[in-house]
Amino acid sequence: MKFLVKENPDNDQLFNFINEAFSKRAFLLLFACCKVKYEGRAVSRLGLGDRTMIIKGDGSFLIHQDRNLEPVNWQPPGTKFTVELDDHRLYLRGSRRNPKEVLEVEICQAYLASYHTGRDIQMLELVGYEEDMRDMIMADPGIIEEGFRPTAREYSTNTGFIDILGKDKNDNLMVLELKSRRAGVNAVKQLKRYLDSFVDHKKLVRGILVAPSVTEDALELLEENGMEFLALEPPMDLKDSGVLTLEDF
Amino acid sequence: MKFLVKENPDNDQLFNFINEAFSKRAFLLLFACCKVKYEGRAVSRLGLGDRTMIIKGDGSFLIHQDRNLEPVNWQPPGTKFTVELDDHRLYLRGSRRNPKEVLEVEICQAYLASYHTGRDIQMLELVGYEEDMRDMIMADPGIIEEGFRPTAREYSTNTGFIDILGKDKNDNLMVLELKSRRAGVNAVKQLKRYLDSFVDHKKLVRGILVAPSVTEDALELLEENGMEFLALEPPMDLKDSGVLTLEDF
DNA sequence: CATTAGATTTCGGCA
DNA sequence: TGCCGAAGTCTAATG
Repeated sequence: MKFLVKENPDNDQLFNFINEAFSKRAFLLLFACCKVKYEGRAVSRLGLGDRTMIIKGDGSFLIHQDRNLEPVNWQPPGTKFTVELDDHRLYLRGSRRNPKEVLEVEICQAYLASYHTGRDIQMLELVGYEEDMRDMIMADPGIIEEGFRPTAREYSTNTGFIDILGKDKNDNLMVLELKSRRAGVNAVKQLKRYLDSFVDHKKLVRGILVAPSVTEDALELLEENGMEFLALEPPMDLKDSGVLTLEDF
Repeated sequence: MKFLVKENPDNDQLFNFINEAFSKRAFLLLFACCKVKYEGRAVSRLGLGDRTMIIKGDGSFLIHQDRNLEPVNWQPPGTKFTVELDDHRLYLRGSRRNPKEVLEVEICQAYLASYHTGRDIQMLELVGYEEDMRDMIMADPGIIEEGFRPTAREYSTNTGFIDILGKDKNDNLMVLELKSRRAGVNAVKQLKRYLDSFVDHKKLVRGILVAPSVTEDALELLEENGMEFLALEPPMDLKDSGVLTLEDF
């Protein structure tokens, strides 16, 4: 891995440094006083100030101010870059088509520039989604209730896909709406719409919202519509991938 | 603004450097070989690799790999940090309550550490949102059609808020659903649900989707339900804030 | 390439 | 503080 750092480069030096980084498809880090302009899906302007910028080898472009998790301006992967030196003013532009958008940074003074060419092949292992809940329920339907039998996963209706469709021990149809986080009224409305698509069904159709918790409003709406809530946490156990050992942490 | 850079610090030096940055609530930048562990809303593990980390003065914590716009791990503003040196292994932890979650980085070797204490007071000016469209329509209802009179903004129904409610020149109720970008079938379904809440209304109720463009599916669904589409671009003119001058760009 | 649904969504606004 | 809705959402999966 090549790794270079330059402190307080003038714009001529920075121009060369950035071009060097681009030619190597490196991970570029900049800290500089700059102005920012964006035009594309919206239009934005940001006046002069000190920002930290990241340009990744895949064309991701992030500009961070000193607060908030989210970048103040950005460009997704696939962005093409140009850098232009115009009478000691340095313009860094990232452009994309589809949608057509341009992010332009005018750098007045850079404090830090650095790039590195290493690749990071490690993949994040992550659990705790709705999908993990589905897997868990399909593998062990009894956690919903005794006698529950799933009949379909991702069952298609005219208003969308039902997470899990099944029957209870009395052969009543059960529509399960899963949420991996605290569920709100929208989840209940969604469940209601699924039930509506079974309106001409002969037997009872039960609607069950499955989530770790539910808002008070949502619970009221559930009860008003004769639907049920079942508290269930998404599974948080990482599958053994062989990459990590007990010693890792 | 204080600004410090340290290249290839050993973990003892890094420990002091990070503590210094924390005591100043500085913007901290790290590039290091590390392992990452997250437990909270979900659970994740990331094996050894080179990552760029940002810790902001407001408690935002970002860990970036060499690809993708989004950080591979993160913690929102308000995170509290601790740094621990244990037999030359350095642990950087960010903790939050509500929800309870911890992000831990084990740093093996740091390549770059830097912090700065400047504040960036510039605010982003952004236009092109739904809200700007609402403002534009409320200020000049004629752009919808001749004789249109808005009667309510954010009118509440049992399925949500109607963007703009009004009447046409023949006193028919008009329900406007605004989208600042290309509208899809979901926007049409939403509009349909709003219209359904006026089902027992005596006179004609018109449903109008207002957006710069619409998907073909959505247009079909609109026509099937006797609703209308109106092409309207969100305003892209920056409001005069006094912060920027003509010379800015 | 477009569409869709989920996200450790984040963020702002309002009660 | 909690909830709801929008976002230049992003991202992976799917047709």
